[in-house]
Amino acid sequence: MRSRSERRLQLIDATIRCIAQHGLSATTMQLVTREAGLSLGIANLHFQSKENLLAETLRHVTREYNDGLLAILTPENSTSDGCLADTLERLLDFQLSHGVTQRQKMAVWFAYYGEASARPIYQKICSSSDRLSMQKVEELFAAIVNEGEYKDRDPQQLATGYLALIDGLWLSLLVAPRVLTKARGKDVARAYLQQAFPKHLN
Amino acid sequence: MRSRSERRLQLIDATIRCIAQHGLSATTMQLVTREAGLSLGIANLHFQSKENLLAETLRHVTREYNDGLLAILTPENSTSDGCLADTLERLLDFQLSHGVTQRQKMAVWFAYYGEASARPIYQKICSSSDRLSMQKVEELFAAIVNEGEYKDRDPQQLATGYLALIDGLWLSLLVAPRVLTKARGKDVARAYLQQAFPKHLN
DNA sequence: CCACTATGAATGAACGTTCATTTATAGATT
DNA sequence: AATCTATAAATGAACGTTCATTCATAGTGG
Repeated sequence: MRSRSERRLQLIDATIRCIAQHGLSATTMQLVTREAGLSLGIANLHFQSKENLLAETLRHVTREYNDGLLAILTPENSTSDGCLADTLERLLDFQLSHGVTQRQKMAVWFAYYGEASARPIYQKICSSSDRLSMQKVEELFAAIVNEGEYKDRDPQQLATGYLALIDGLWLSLLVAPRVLTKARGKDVARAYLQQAFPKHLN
Repeated sequence: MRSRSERRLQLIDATIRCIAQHGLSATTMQLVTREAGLSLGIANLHFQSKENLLAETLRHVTREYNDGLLAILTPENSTSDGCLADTLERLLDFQLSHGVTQRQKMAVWFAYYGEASARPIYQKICSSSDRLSMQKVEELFAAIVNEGEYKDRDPQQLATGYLALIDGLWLSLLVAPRVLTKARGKDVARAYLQQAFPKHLN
């Protein structure tokens, strides 16, 4: 017998693997609990319902990504041990890192996005995560525009474009991994940032 | 009594509305046939199975988009009645036009993308559509790079970035329409093209 | 001994599919 | 023109399956 939080994490991990392998619509309680090596009823004991398990799984993936992003983009970190150019570089590295761009995570991410327009609970989790990314990246870009004295550049517009570009690259990596490699995706994103902030990226 | 092709289109349209409103996983044969104002058994009569109906619906949406894209990007059109700059402008207008960016269409698009990594048939349809877009946009960009004598610009990389940006903007328009408007999305995409081809966009 | 965790057979609702039946259309026959 | 016949389209009740959820029972730690 394990603690409550251990079992919850075990089930969420199993749910992620199931969604990545079988898709959201084919993910059943049987599949998840078997993947976790547990009995059928256990998921309802810890999560009350399937709907709640799926929502908690989305929250888990979202939180994991946001934590990584905040570790880079919170002011105390980005101003203390490095210049803005370094922060930009670390942001790029993170968003196209192995941990973030592994098939399993991206498949889960887009599976929920696909259902988000019909399910308010998913919509809420996804959009609030997006809002946080947008806010933080916009702050960074504003600081860079200020520091580099870039004329006629709108930080908000650049941030919107950059985040959309990253989302689009993730989608390409997921759907057509043979056409677009991670390294090439990173080159594309880097080129965008170089055009925007030529003084801050070599 | 209607002809076979009329009924098929009627059912596909109903399927699109159901997916947009209820999501792919909650789209049942009951829902689709009721939405179409027909009886339950009719969908199996015309499409054999639900799986086939869903695949045909994806093909229909994909074909519609590709037709619009090809009308702009086939050589005979783009070279006869306009310069490359006009073609670029028309491409931008099309990809962020009302017809393409309406919620209904985008919701369907991303619903299938979300399941694509688990369903080979969706994967195939999506990726072959993506490949076509990529090829055509790359051809256009290569011609523009050549005409404008842009140095150190890789048409393939620019096309990858541009299409990823468009995908990302669509996703933002779908999930957070209040944060990003269509007009602003167009501005962002235009800014990308202006940076890439300053001589071809005012 | 009590409270908590875990099991998996049982349950009922919902689903895709089938098919006997009905309805509509077009061509042939009188 | 009117009637009959053949073919296809359309219906929806019924069927078998699958699913999430429940719960009686068993196991475990304090």
